[in-house]
Amino acid sequence: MNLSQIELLRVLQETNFNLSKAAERMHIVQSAVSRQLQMFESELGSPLFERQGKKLISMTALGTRVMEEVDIINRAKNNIQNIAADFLDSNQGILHIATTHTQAKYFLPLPIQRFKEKYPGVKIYMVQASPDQLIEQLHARKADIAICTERVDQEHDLVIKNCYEWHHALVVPLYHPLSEGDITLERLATYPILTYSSGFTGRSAIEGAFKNASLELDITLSAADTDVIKTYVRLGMGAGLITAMAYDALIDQDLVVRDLAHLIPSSNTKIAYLKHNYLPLYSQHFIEELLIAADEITA
Amino acid sequence: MNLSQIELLRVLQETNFNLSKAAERMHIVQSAVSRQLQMFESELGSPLFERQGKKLISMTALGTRVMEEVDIINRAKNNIQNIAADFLDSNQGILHIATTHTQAKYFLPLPIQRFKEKYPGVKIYMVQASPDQLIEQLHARKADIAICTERVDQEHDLVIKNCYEWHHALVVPLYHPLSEGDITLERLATYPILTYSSGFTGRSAIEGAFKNASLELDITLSAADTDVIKTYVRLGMGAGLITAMAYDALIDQDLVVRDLAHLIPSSNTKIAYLKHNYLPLYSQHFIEELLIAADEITA
DNA sequence: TAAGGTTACGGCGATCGTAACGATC
DNA sequence: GATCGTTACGATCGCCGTAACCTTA
Repeated sequence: MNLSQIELLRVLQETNFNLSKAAERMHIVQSAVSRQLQMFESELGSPLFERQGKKLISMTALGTRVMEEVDIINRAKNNIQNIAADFLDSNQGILHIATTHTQAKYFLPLPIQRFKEKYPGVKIYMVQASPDQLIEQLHARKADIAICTERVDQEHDLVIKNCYEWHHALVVPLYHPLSEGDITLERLATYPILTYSSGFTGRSAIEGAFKNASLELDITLSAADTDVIKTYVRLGMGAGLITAMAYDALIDQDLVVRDLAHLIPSSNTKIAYLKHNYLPLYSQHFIEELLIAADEITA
Repeated sequence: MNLSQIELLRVLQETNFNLSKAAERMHIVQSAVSRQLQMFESELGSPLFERQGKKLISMTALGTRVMEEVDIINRAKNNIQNIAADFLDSNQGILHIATTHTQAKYFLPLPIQRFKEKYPGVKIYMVQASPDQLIEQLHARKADIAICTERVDQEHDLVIKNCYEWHHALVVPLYHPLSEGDITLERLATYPILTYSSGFTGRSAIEGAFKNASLELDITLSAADTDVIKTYVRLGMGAGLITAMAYDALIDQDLVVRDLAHLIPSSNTKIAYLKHNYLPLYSQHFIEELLIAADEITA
């Protein structure tokens, strides 16, 4: 048994048990991969994969059990490398952040700017994805840290930290009927609504509020992106429900913002990362930076 | 990085960072080991060991952190091998049991006999040790399962199962004054006592009982071994305090046994084994066998 | 016939062993 | 001088790549 065989199993898992593709990813020829797998299986004494003819179809019971340990080994191997690199120079490295558009545009700029000042040598890659993809990004090791609002509870092998609590706001053009008078759910329900796509940025809280009041929610447009929503609100397509912090007093002077904290339950934005996975010092500091910025928002 | 380097680090830990001894254990020459360590350190970019001249003295901060991951890898590697071997033939293998004399002689015979009938192909090695060594045996991987009474709480990375509860008994020769009348701690305290060595088989329960009653405990002889105690009791050296189950109605006809359940708090014998460590099926069944035998005792 | 996998064989490089040397107690 | 570690060098064995072959959609 050796580490490249362990690595091979990991890659095979990612390539649907395709030896040729695995070989390609590992930058060696296919025959080498084939042999390594044979040797490993014969060392263990039983096959790890079910075969149809020569083709690998799925994993055997042994294979799936072994794969659990393989994952542990690969994780530890990566950790060793990261720990050493960190020890060598904790101001050098790459930070992959997976998040949604709203966070990237309205929450992250400040903490990222501060972080960059402290760690100029660290490159930041921002991976934008939908909330349910964020977690996948972590598991696929394409992201180190995910910042997201929906769907991030109860995942084992994830560390989840509460970041900040926020609520929705209504935005309408100047002189829109909703720019004056008390706002109630009943009143809102009489207008076409523009808000986030299903699964995005607290959309579930909106749906929940209307459902609780037995009101029909007429969503005329939904987008992943606050700016898109604002654009169509400006065109008079309806009332926009967005994150309060996405309203910019300067840029959005042509829009009226109205608080909805009393109507729609607040949402929590969280920070998530993998358990058992070594985070470089700079990543740990980045998380601290996020929490500081979050405190400032809520204060 | 490769697995033999990982293995090397493990061995180095066990040999007080002695390269020569490590080489010996790994069945390769010392120069090879020296080189492997150099290569690994240069791959990581920083030394893992503090050196005094050329000699390895201790681990660096990096080294200790890396070693945590090394242990994880080694554990997972062993697990893979064990899982595969188990899959191949779960009736073949070695079961290392670490326990004390008392358990080995008075509790284990029945469950081991039954186990052997189901798994004739499994070899059983019994490692006798003092209670505080038992846990070490597990960590040193010289034992798979430990059965012990004292000192086995609160160890993280151990799985601990309650096995059975038992209490002490008094044994004295026929016609000894204590063979008649009510037994109290006060009465016991007026006789020289023979019992288990410190740290063994419920000795702490005895000490606790006397201390609670503010009585002096006059231990004239202590041994790790019930049979030794009985031998000296027969010689009239005093009153023996032993596990109730160590009294054999047939063999010990020349001794009088008297229950002490009302005087000395009961003790719990436990089964312990390492977390994150794959136990072959037969080991799992052995544990079941132990629990069954334990139930029969208490019933 | 293209795609996926196996087998045979030659060559190269990693790693081992031998051996000589350096340091430290 | 005994113990411990490093360095140099030749030998070997493992592993890769090339290439021919097999099997199935």
